Amino acid sequence: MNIYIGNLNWSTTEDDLRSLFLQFGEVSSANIVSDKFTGRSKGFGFVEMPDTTSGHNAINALNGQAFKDRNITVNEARPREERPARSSNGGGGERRSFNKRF
DNA sequence: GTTGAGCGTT
Repeated sequence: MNIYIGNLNWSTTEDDLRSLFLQFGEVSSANIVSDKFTGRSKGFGFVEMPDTTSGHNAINALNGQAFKDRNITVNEARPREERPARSSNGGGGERRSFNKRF
C-alpha cells in the first residue's frame, strides 16, 4: 500500500522512513519527494508496504508522532496514477514558427 | 548557509 508521510524534517532520508516503517512491517520501498527544479526536499515522502494491515498499523502508530523533533503526518497516499505521466514530446513536436514576414 | 504547505518519479 502507498503511505504518505508529511511534515518531515529536511534532514530525513528515505532510509529513515524505511527503518521507521520496518518496525511495523515489511517495507517495499521508501521515497522522499524533493523539488526537481529547486532541488530542495519538500519535506514529505512515500512508503510502499506489501502488507496493508502492517501499513494501517504503521499509520495508526506513526501518525501524529514526533520524528526528528518534528511532528509527522502519516496517511494513505493518494493514487498518482490519475496524474498523466510526463511523456517526452520530443520528436514530431509541433514547433510554432513565427512568420518572419509580418 | 537559506525554507514549512502539502501528495511523488522512475
